[in-house]
Amino acid sequence: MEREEYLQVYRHSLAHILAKAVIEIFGKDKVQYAIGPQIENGLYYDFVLPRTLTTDDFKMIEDKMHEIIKRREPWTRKEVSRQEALELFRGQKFKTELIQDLPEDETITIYYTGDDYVDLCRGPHVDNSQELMNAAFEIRSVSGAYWRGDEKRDQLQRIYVYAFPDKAQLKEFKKFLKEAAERDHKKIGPQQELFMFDETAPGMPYWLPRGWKLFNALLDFWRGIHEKHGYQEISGPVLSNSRLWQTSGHWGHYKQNMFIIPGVKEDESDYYACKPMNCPNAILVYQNRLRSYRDLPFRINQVDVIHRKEKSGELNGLFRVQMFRQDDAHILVSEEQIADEIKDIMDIATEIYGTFGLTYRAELSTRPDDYMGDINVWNKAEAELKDILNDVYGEGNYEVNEGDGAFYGPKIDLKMKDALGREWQMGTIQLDFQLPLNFHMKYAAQDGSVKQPVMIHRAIFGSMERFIGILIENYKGAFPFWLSPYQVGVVPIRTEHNEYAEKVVSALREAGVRTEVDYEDKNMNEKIKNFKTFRDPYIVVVGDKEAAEGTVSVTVRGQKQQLHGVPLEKLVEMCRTMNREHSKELIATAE
RNA sequence: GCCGAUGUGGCUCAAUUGGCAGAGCAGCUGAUUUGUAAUCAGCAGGUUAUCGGUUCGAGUCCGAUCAUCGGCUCCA
Repeated sequence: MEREEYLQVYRHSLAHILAKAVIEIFGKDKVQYAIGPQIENGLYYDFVLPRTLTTDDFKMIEDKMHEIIKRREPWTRKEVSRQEALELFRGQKFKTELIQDLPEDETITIYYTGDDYVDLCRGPHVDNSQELMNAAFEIRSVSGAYWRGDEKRDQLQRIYVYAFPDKAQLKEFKKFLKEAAERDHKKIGPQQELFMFDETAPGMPYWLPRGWKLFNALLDFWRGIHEKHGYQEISGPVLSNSRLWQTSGHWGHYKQNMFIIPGVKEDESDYYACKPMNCPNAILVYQNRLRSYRDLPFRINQVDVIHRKEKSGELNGLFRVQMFRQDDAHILVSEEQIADEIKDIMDIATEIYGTFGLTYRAELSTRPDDYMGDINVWNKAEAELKDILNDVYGEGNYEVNEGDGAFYGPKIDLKMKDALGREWQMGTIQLDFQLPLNFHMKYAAQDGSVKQPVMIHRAIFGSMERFIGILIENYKGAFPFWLSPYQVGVVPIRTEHNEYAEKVVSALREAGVRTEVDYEDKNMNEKIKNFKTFRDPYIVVVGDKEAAEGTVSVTVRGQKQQLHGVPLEKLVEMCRTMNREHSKELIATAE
């Protein structure tokens, strides 16, 4: 914690140095400076400048910052009245706005760095610039940002700076960045022929043969678990008439994110739209016949393609696409069943995330001001969600975002950490009191009355596409055996060994092992090289010796020493075991 | 949508101040018959993202469009 505080103080102090440097470079009356907080790995400061900064300016700004630090100027804190503050920052529109927005009784503090630079700030800061002498920093980038995050207000230039207490830590961090760049799924994906994009369908991935194998392996695993938990899978239309979206409320609230297809008639009643969500499908299936309390919980899962139109500039590889598949499920329950059902979903999440060795944590978002429905139902639901989270994680071990829930119900978000410690929003579990109302959903209760079910929306992966993107980066393209596009690559040394290789291939394929083989008349090294670039977990070499003995030689990915003389049946068994157990590690010995 | 950057064979990259678009890998053909990450030789592959402009001449300069990347906003 001490280190954290230290980081904050000097990063924040460096933000002042950055602003001072920029002002000295461009001139005091030419610069409007806004805010400069410390962030993870460094800091940023927002400005309006007389011209656009380029990467060529970075060095100059960095040099100026070093120069300012070397002046060893004292920092002085001062309390001022609102009037004094407004006077001091006259002409600075953003600072003026900040001051005006401060509560009446708030003590306004300012910090001087030297006697020519002053910033509105709560502090704390270093006492003298010389404390920053050892700080290692580097301008990372400059980008556009909106004043107060509002796209309707001024666009500012934001200067991002990486900053660490010393050179060693900055170096360490840059190593991390390099490592992350090497794992970039946008690079590895096309390299390993998993997916591609074409300009004619921005943000809509093409799954290539190898990628589709991985995709289906992941889906099979997911299906198996849901089958066990009593889910029934469906598939519904991608296109539906606007009437459906009117009822669901999407036409009113989500239209700008939907791909819409005009009908023959000009009239909107003849318009069709690609579904951005699956919920209405599940609802219509529920309503296909009369339901009773005996049908609940009614669990429907589906992985249909959905489309969401995004503003240009928001797309990002598989992480943010316009066409994707959620590992979606909708569950209709009675109010009494909510708790047990959520608990069951958490069990599914634990099982699934655990298989990948990924840790995750949960966040609860509670009732917003503009909630709909009965406050008692909300209170009960939130209390139950908290009980479950307390039970699973222990009290205080999950975050609560008060008022951050959807207007139709509270939600639990599941966030996951990858191999590099980066966190991703993955699964979500949302209670929904609204859609059942809109669609007039009902069930016959035990006492003969007609009641309205509660709907639970949930996804564990979030989206298949994004999740696979994360997996690629997490594993750096070297997937666990059960997920690998091809699990075994077979290399006959010469064409005369093709016959025996065929036997090996069919034995593996019969056991459900995804196997590829290179029968070409070429150098065996070349065949091995190909399979290695695709990161096949096992490369199996067969020649005279193996054919005579009925064995194989196995090269295990990531291991120098080969396994020689492995009986074919043994290889098949090893593969079967890893597939059955969804093993995290490769079996690296034939013992 | 906004700010900024980028776009040259399938991939990775070259191409002085505007002056004949080039290489390695991959591909194809032939030779080699190989025991664990690159055998040798030859051939083919381009309207330099698209459209327009300036110029005797544009990959290079200017404009527009599209796509991608880093951010902002939004989000699974």
